[in-house]
Amino acid sequence: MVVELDRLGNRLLASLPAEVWHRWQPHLEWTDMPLGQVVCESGSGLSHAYFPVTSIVSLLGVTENGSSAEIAVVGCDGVVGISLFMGGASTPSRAVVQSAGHGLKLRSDVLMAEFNQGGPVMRLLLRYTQALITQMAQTAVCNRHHVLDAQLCRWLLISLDRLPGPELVMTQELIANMLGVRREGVTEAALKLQKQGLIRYARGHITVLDRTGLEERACECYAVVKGEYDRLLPDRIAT
Amino acid sequence: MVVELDRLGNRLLASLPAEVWHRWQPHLEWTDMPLGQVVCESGSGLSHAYFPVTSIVSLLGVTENGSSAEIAVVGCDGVVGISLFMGGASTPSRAVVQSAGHGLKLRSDVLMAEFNQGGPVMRLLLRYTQALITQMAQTAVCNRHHVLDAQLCRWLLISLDRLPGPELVMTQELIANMLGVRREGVTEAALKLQKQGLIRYARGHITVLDRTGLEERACECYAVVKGEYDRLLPDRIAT
DNA sequence: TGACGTGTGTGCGATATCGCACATACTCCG
DNA sequence: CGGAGTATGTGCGATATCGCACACACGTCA
Repeated sequence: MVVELDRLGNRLLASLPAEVWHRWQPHLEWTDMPLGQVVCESGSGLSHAYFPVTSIVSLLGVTENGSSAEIAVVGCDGVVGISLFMGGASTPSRAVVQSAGHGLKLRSDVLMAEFNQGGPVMRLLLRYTQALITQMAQTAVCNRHHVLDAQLCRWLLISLDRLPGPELVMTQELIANMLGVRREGVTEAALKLQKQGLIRYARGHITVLDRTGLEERACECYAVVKGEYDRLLPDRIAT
Repeated sequence: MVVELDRLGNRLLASLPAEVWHRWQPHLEWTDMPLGQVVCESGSGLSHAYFPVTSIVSLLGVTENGSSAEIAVVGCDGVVGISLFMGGASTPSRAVVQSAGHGLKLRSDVLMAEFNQGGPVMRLLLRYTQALITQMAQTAVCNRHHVLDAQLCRWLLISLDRLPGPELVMTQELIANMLGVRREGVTEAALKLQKQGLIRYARGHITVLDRTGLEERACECYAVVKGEYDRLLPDRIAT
């Protein structure tokens, strides 16, 4: 028996023409994505593309001395593995599951066959890639100019947009790794937000209480990136 | 009389199949690119793609309060205007001529017609785009983790690779804008390099005296990005 | 020659973040 | 209940960069 997968869990899959969806469905595999899983190691090739549904994947840049920094985030609005169709086969960044959940994976040859036909799927994937580029560019600017407090708000909002509810399962240590800062710095910034009643957290569980408040304190980068995603991938559910 | 343009001045053009080059040549226009020219404003569309030959263009992210930071650099190894074929038509970053010179511009419809055929030109442009993505990602990491001294060395090397000789026409003020730091910070870092005999400079003219020394002091980001460019665009002249 | 504009050098207090050490607090599990 | 492991809070000196003010130095042009 063939299970009927729900493609609405991922924005890109939801945007596929119906006949493409039917072609892909037998090849899509529902897959568990546990916290910390390395979906793709720096410099390695990929056998599958991953379409997160309930999980969130961070693309991390890693330095020689072991420190890291988030380059971009991929959730239910995107796909991990753009290097497959961009032609490079690998990238120097690492893809790590930042929030546990599930996703759909698709064999690279199936993806490539569709992409190479040059139709709407190619255009969709390229528009998505441009949105991802915007995210990376804005991250570079943000890392240069914005203070940790504002960056934390941005980061919480980005994660929130890709989760069903207001709760993030996420230690401050993990957040620090994503932002590329000290854990203590995240503690201080999170304390401020908690004292202002914007979030509540305890041992790895963060609940957002006041989304609007976070938006006010986040740097402009959040809105810039969100605007580009909405512009380039208009089918996206409003968040 | 039709002028025979030299396509070897730009790595991407040099990599084109001969018949494509013949199709494009009547549409390519030799164009002056003076210092400070805004090739493409943030959020605006493009009528042409620009292939720098002797000029260097910086892609800058700009913040609400007017400060800026370089996202990536495009020289004779690339093209300005990837948003044309990525499908977004515009990007939130600004393209500014960082080093005066010349380039070739191509009407967007000519570029698009070729890209949409899905052949080697499309693959070439997508590989180039992936190299550009690597540059952006590494910039984000670099802005987070590396000190100004190392970043300045990286920046000088990147510029040097895209110029014919060892001299950059470039004030410290300009470099500061690119790196997104204070001018005084660049002065201090440059002084150190001059005292070590690696560079010599005076009123907007910087001469690199010891390239190897710069490479030793540059952060890893330079080598990572250069490695990816060489991997993805193998026709590139060794620099 | 002299004045002006531009590019560079320097000093100083302020600030954000770091690196480290350690205290506390919660949770799981035997 | 008690201990181990993990998550968070706090303090403190070090460092990199900032923001500002101003001095100086060079080149151009009247």
